[in-house]
Amino acid sequence: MTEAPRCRFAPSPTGFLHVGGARTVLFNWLFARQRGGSFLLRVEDTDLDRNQPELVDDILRSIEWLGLGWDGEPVHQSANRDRHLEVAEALVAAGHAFWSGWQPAQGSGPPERRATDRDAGLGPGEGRALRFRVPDGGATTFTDLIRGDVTVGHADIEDFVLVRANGTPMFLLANAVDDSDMAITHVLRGEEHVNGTPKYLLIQAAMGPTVRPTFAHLPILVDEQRKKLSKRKHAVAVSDFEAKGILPEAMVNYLALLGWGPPDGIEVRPLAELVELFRLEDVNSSPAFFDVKKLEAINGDYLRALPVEDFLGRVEPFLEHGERSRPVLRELGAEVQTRVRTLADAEGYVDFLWRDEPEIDEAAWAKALGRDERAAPMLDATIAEWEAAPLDVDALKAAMERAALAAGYVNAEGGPQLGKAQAPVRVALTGRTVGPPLFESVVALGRDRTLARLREARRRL
RNA sequence: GCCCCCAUCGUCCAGUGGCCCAGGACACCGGCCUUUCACGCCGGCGACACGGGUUCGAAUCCCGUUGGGGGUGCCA
Repeated sequence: MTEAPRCRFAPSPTGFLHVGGARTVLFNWLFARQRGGSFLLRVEDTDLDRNQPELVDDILRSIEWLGLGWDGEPVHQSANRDRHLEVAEALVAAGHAFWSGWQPAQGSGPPERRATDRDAGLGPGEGRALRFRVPDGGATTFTDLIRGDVTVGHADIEDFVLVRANGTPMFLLANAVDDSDMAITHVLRGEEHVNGTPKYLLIQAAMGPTVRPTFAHLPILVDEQRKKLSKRKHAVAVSDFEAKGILPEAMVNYLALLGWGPPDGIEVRPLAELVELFRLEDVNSSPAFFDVKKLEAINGDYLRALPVEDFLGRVEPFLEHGERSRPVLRELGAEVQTRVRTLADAEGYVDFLWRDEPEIDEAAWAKALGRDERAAPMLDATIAEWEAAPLDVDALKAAMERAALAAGYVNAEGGPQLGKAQAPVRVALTGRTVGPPLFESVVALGRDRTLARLREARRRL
């Protein structure tokens, strides 16, 4: 009896695709794919004044970037206007809707629900909107796959607007009509739509026999203040994460973990497995915090799982100085790969190799060179040793061990404290306290530049 | 105000009456490995909001309280 479901994502082109929307896309996509159904796109552009058509491209692009393809061509809701208005007229004819100049009173006190002119028999006209005649008694109940039964009393629903005074259909009308016409079987959308669902259902009921979809309202995504994520207040556009160097597969993987979790607890896994394991019924009903730290941790896992060549290929578009970073990255690629959390981080680990001067981090300088009286002798000894040492990792290391002993970096057993001794040299060469392994870096830097930087640091002391 | 929804570690998720004095992941803190950092490994900290029921037995069921969120637009 399980027919192939028909799902849809219905973005409105009033902003970029943000992570909340992306999560909604993902869950629709997972659900449709796993049951062999279809996933459709419908651009909800009923409000001409607010539309920004160019945003449609951004939204579609972001969905493609995530790798979540849709079926068929995206539908533009504005193209169905005549159909929406035709239904509206039928609703009037059947007594389910009426033209009205009424506007609910503002301010305190119990809100007005019923239009005072609902029985006035008005026709369309200046300042008149078409409103739905909400039944006085009774209630509408629907079953939400995630939340169970939700009931709203008709007395709590106002005579809501179907068609604006300017003649354009409202979202609720268009939504109910299009879903019906597109034979949508499952509406998976954000929790903010729960309250609108009874109205949607009231419209469909008044339309006569229609395909009544099953609903599932996904928990919203919130910020650290537990407020709904908004494009206004937060940098949460999917394209921002793309620009930061988050891999789409990591993004999708992380998104799947908000409101749901695989039964075996293995969180990082390929999309194909998520399709397999995903169960809409197991989706949580409480809001989820979008944790960038965890996203980046997962991104790091994906980055490290890549063959080095692939990793370098992915880093490529993020290089600001490709000409110079590229050869160096080719040499130190694997070292950089284990350290990086986003693709945009990569270049920062190697830029000291091609800059004329390392960019000295003052805090690092103070810590490794400023406060350590052994720093000066260490630099001197290192310069002396490295002037003569062969330029290979083992020889450089042995040479530095001798320098460390000479400079007083001696451990309890009388051996060299290589870790400690390395700090001033590292900062002198790279400007930082962290980075790829030192001797490998020296090989890449070359003898002349290495010595020059050590001497320069020594001068500064 | 009114309506709706929600409530397990700081965060995300597991747990659907006994396997739970609650498990995993991120974060954090230690340790190991080690040429720094990172990776990896080991360990630690850390939660069933509260109060009543139901039951031999409740994180799990019911009621209430409190707290949070969403909606309440001629936006979507």
